[in-house]
Amino acid sequence: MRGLAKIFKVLGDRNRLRIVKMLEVRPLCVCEITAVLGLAPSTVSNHLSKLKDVGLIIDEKENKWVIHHLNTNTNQTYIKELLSLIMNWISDDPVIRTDREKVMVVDRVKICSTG
Amino acid sequence: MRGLAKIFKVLGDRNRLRIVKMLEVRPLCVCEITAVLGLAPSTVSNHLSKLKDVGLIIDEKENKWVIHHLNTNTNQTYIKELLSLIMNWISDDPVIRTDREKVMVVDRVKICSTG
DNA sequence: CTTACATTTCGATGTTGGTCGAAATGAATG
DNA sequence: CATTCATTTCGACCAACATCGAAATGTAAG
Repeated sequence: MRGLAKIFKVLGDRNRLRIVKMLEVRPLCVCEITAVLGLAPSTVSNHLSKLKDVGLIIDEKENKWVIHHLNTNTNQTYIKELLSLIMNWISDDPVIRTDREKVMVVDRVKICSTG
Repeated sequence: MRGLAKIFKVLGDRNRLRIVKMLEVRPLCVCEITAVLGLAPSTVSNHLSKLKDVGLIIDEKENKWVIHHLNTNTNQTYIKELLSLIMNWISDDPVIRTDREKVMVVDRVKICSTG
């Protein structure tokens, strides 16, 4: 599939939207996202690759971890607009809220290494 | 599913996006959409019910037909923003373009009855 | 009323997609 | 170099989905 439909399909998954809303708080590594969502690492990796594939997020290596950012500085018009639409979405969803609260206290040094 | 994810999922289907882009040209009945897309009437009806379910389109009875409109005058914030995002999407997709050209010449009186 | 017909519902089918666990990868560290 | 560990890939499984044809619905017109 091409274009907008593909981007919408990627955004049409609840857990991927949770990831996007978490990345609004700050950049995160895979194991931090895994800890908050309570999914298998391979599942999270799969979601992240789809978000990356359509240009919604970017990643960079930092020490042992792959850090994932929202791709807010892209020049892809629709990515930019969709990210800001999602960002302006003040969710009344309690799951999204608690995700974001967890992101604020989660620490990759403690979570990833020591399990 | 609730909220944005559900709306995105509905928009994450190529044929439903084609329908939305066709409805930008003018309101259409089911059989007109069926003729342009080349899908079964039941399939088109299914797509339309999903678009209607999330508030992207509305319909009204007119003579023998059910006419479907884009729900551009809604007060649902995200529907409005998404519809205008899609509307500003000048597609380089040849399928979308030819769909819209067909919409301009299709006539429900000729297509539906004698089809 | 009865017929015609646009639309919807239903049941079935094949495909896609999310998820997991295990194995593979690859880079940082000792 | 060998080891550790975060991440990715792979194979399998179940659920969700797009699609169709047939049957049901409901409404407009004869």
